Amino acid sequence: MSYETVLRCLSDPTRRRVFERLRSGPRSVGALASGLPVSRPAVSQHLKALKRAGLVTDRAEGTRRVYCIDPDGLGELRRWLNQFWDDALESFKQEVAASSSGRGRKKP
Amino acid sequence: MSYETVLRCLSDPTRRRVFERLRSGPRSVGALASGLPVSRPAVSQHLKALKRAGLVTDRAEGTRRVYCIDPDGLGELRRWLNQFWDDALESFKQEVAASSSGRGRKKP
DNA sequence: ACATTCAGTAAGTAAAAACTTACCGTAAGC
DNA sequence: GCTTACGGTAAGTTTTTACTTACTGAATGT
Repeated sequence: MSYETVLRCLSDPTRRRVFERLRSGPRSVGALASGLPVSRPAVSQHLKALKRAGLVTDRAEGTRRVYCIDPDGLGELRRWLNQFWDDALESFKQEVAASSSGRGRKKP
Repeated sequence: MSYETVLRCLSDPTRRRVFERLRSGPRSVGALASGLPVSRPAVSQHLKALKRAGLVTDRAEGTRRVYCIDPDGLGELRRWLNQFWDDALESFKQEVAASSSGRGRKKP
């Protein structure tokens, strides 16, 4: 999914806590909800958002539904971030170089 | 600043557009606002948020204020993301290994 | 068949966040 | 001095979004 959607999704603290709980391995909805300060339907809604963002996958397991992190989900955000990082560093270095060599002053 | 704050900050589309406009180099507030579908005060508020998140720096230049990307701002988010990426991949591999070797079936 | 457990959905509410207009301060130009 | 350009802040409004409770459906166990 697009990095915009992923950013949106990970910006919410509760949703991030749900996501981080999956880091150690797959969990059912109930297991994810217990211990969190919000209701189970709230967690369900967060999981729906995480799924639409491509961050998790789910499978039925009897009467319960097990969620699991999708490693690919973070890929696009990672690429965007790394690219941004590189560009920013480059731009920053050029700025420093320019301002220390005389350019950059508007009206000398 | 904390990666939580940075995530929050970058999750807003307009704020991200402001931030991305700085990728090519420093800009004044007015320059950033022109072309965006929101008012200049709105941009000012977004810049305040970006600054608090450590994503940009600003300097006075005559009567105008020039904003510039702070390369360090993305560092913590990058670290968090990479760590998460590694953990998720590791966890994922273990899952696959476990389920293909007999464990993972609840009631064989 | 019935009861139980687990989870998604609907509808409504409350809190947060983004935007607007109006105002105020400051630096430069006349 | 006065005026103009630029930008931050205040106050209020509107839109989002995160949450709750209530309901519904599906799979298991008796």
